[in-house]
Amino acid sequence: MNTASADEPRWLSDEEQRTWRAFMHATTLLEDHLDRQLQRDAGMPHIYYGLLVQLVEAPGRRLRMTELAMKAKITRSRLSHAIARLEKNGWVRREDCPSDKRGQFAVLTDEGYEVLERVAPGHVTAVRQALFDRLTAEQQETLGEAMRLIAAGLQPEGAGADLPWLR
Amino acid sequence: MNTASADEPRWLSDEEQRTWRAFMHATTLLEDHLDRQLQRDAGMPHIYYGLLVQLVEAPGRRLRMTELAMKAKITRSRLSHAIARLEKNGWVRREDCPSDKRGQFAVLTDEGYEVLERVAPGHVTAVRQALFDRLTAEQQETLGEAMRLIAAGLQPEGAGADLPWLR
DNA sequence: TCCAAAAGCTTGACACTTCAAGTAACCATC
DNA sequence: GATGGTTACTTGAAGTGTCAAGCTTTTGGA
Repeated sequence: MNTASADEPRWLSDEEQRTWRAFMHATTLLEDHLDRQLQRDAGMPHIYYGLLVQLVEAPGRRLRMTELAMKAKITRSRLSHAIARLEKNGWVRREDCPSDKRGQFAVLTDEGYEVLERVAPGHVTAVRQALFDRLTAEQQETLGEAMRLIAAGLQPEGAGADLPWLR
Repeated sequence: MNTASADEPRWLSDEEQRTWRAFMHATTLLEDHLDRQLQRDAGMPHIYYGLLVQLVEAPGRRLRMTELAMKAKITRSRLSHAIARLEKNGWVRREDCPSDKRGQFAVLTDEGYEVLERVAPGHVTAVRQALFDRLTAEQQETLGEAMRLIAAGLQPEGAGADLPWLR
């Protein structure tokens, strides 16, 4: 680490300021935009949609709660509440894990699958219009790399390195 | 889940998928990280901190509600609730606008200024560690440009082009 | 075998956001 | 000098997120 945070922090340069503000603006505007789009078309926020996507891609369309929480980058607590809501909608159902009685699977229902099928095209379009259509291939490449670096730095140490039931 | 749907949308390529997921992961992890950091050190979420920053930079440390909402990229409603909370903390106070009786100013109090002074160093450090320290100058440059393009595309049409009381 | 510690998940209370609806003041026009 | 439309902001309820505490089951030794 550098000098100190309590002493004399390295403030952001003007250029860094501009970058940071653009980052904040773009991400909040985009998240808001996608939230509204999905709330309107699917009746759920963006993050809930992400949960369904994770499930549809998983073998058997099911995932252990902890694993789903990790893939979606949210806490277990938040996931519990979210799955409770999605269950109420009939889009996900819980199943007990036979090999570990503490464990729960979140399973995508047929109804949930249909919602996804119906809503996915509009969502991709929204993402394209907001992001990919506005950037060159090079910019996309660099953006992806930058985001991977940032995410890697924030990921809790050996996150997910060893889920016992994945061995 | 490929063919189906009304129009046959252009699905994301594998590379685009990777970029998009990295984007989502990085932004949610970062927002969570900063929220926790500020909640711990300042007792407020990141967005509230952003409001105080906007105020401290404004002439007279005050801003009309609508203008503040625009700068912070949030709805007026959200701002109303947020300012109510910050007012309860004694960090912001409301003032009537003399020239327009519907108008309200949000004003940063001395106490609010002190919070900012106390908390800013740690926040800059957090941003540096999470973002700037991990990217080359070129990556930062491209990231900033990309974010500016995305934000511009999502900005409501002539947003803020003409606030009467700014003329 | 037994038990303390950890893992997996849930719960409830409180904080924050959203949405729709509401109030009050301004303004342009007749 | 009314009046219809717009602007500025607030409110309340319902939805979602966070945090700390809880329960049950599993694990790793003693």
